[in-house]
Amino acid sequence: MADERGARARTRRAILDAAIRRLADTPNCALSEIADDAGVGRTTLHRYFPERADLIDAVRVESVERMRAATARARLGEGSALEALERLASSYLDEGDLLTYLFFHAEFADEAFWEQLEHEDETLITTITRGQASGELDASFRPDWISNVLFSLLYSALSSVREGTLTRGEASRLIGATLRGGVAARPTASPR
Amino acid sequence: MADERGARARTRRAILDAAIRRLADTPNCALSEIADDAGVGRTTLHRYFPERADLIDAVRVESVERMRAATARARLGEGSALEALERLASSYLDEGDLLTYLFFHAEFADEAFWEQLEHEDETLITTITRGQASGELDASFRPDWISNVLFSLLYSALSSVREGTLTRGEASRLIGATLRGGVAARPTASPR
DNA sequence: CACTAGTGGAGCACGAGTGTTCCACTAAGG
DNA sequence: CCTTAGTGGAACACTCGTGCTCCACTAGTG
Repeated sequence: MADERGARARTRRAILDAAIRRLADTPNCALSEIADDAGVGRTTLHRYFPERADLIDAVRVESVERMRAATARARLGEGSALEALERLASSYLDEGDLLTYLFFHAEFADEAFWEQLEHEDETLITTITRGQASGELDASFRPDWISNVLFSLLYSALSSVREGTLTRGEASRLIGATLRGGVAARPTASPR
Repeated sequence: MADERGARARTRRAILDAAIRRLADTPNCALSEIADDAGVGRTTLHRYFPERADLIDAVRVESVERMRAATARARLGEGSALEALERLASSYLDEGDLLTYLFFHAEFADEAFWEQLEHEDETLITTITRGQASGELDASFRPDWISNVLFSLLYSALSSVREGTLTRGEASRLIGATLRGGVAARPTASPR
């Protein structure tokens, strides 16, 4: 959306936001539910997104953009690899409902979807291999496993934040600590 | 199912297995798809499970039983806590499609579902706290975070196994290694 | 052969959700 | 005031999946 001002822009925004929220919980919810959540009539929703697929596509486009922006915010090329991974996790956690939708619903975030984030994925893998080359990260793991661990910790943290058993800040710290040392006791002083 | 013999038992089994497989991929698939997969007519499916809810309930009952059995197989009380966690991960990975369904579809594995596995959950938490008390596991983490990490690594490994990028054995080893040391490089020799 | 058990397919009614059309309403601007 | 922009609700047709009924078929047994 080049120009975000005006009634139409606000309405479209409201629909998209409501869609992400509702779809994160209930991927096959009715369009009327999304319309209700957005505070618009179903007719209006259809005016902006004539078919369900149009709405889903728009959510996809927005998802790609937001994930790209979140990755950029993490500045993976700066500082140590572990720090970069932590910044990335923190950046992604900020995406909240959107990330929930991506993680919890493989039908939406299918292969074609993740292919659009190939550049971001490569940047992450580059960061990981940089960390392995520098001796910071365990070189016996394939980079994609490390990437998967990061995402799985994000998944875990996100679930707990959604349940209210972790705060956003705790989640961030726990991911970092777990990346650094797994769950085994440290040979040295506690990191927390 | 007290008696697993006979045509009816085999048909019921076929339907349940097909349901788990298909539902893992497509939780809102049509009953006719499950019937096709099972190699039975839809009428037959309805004879065994008159309504969709009946089939879902049966899958739930089976899930609980299988998760209980898998937990029991892991013998969490034996050996070191880390070894116990690894055995549990391995045991759960053996459940394949069922575990996929549980992890990927929160609508099915809801709170009520997990409550039925409360005893198993407690056993796991007991094992974790045992490991923390003995100095094996990091005592600065809450036990439920450690439990969540285990499940999220399982989730990640399961995805990779399903995609064919990891073998079942590799998945098991990677989970173990990651639990022990996260993704940071070891101060000592590589564990692999 | 007749009977029983188990099954499959066809067809129907129903409900929920989707896409579409139409009309009425409100607010803002000239 | 009139016009335009934006919107909501009602109603309808359609599709898909579900639950249900009925009938026919096959296989096995006595």
